Amino acid sequence: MNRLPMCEEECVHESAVAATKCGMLEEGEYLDLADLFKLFGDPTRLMILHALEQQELCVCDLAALLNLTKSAVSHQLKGLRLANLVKFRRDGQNVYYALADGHVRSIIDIGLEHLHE
Amino acid sequence: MNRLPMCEEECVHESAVAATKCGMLEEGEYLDLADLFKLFGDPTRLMILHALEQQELCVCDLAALLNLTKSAVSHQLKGLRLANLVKFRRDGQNVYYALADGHVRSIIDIGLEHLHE
DNA sequence: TTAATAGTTGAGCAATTATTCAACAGTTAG
DNA sequence: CTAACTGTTGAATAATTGCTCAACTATTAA
Repeated sequence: MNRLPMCEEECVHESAVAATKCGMLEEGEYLDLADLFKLFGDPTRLMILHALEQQELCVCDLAALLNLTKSAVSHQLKGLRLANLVKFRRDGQNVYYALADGHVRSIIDIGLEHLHE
Repeated sequence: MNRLPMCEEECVHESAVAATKCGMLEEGEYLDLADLFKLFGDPTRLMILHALEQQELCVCDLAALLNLTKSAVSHQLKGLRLANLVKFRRDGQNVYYALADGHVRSIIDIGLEHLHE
C-alpha cells in the first residue's frame, strides 16, 4: 500500500488498468474476504469444519477426534463462530457445534476439486 | 498433534467420534487444502486474483493497479503459480498472468455470498 | 455446599508470512 | 556491445498466528 515511484507508472497498459480498476471491490471487502478465507487456511480448522460437515459434535468430541486439547479446539471454534461459519447450542455440560450454512461445504468441495484435477 | 491425557477420552460420545472418523480425509489432504486456502487468505492476493478475473494483466499492471512494488506482486504470483491458480505467458519484456481455471472465481463468489448474507 | 466435568479465555512462546531491499536474469533498442 | 526496462529471487525484518498453560465460568450430581 505504498506510493509508487514514477518509473513504475510508465510501463503500464493504462487502459487495461483503468478498466480493471472499475471492476474492483472496495478495499474493505478484500480485507473481510481474506479474514474469511484465513479460517480455511489452517489444517486444524479444516478438519474441524470437515468433521462438522458430517454431524454435530461437542468440543470434547472434536478434541478426541483430532487429538487436540479442548482449549485448542475452543480457540479455533471461536474464530469460526465469529465468522458465522458454525453455530452452537448448549445441552447440559456440553456445547454442540454444527455448520451454520452450506458455504463451508461448497468452498471445501471446490478446493478439493482444484487439488485433484 | 499431541497425545491426549486420559481424562479427555472419557467425556466423549464414542460412537459419534468413530463414525465421523470414517468420513475424514487423510491428514495430507487437509495440509494441501489449507495451503490452497492460505493463498486466498491475504487481501493482496485476493485483489490480484480478482483483477485477473476481469482480464489478463502483466506484473507491472498489477503493481500499478494495487500500488505495490513489482517485487511484492511477483512474490505473490509465485505462490499462485505453484498452486496452479494462475497461468502466464511471456510476450517480449512483459509476462502476462491470467487465471488458470474457474475455481478461483467460484471460491471468491461463495466467499462474497457468505459475507453478504 | 462441594466436587467433578465441559468449555472459554488471556498471556506468552514458537513458527509462519508479507513486504522491502538489493542483486540478478531476460528481452529489446540503439 | 551497452543501456533501459520487465520480472524474479533470496535474505532480512516486522507482523501475524496456532498452540500451551493456567485461571476462570457454567452445569450437574452428591
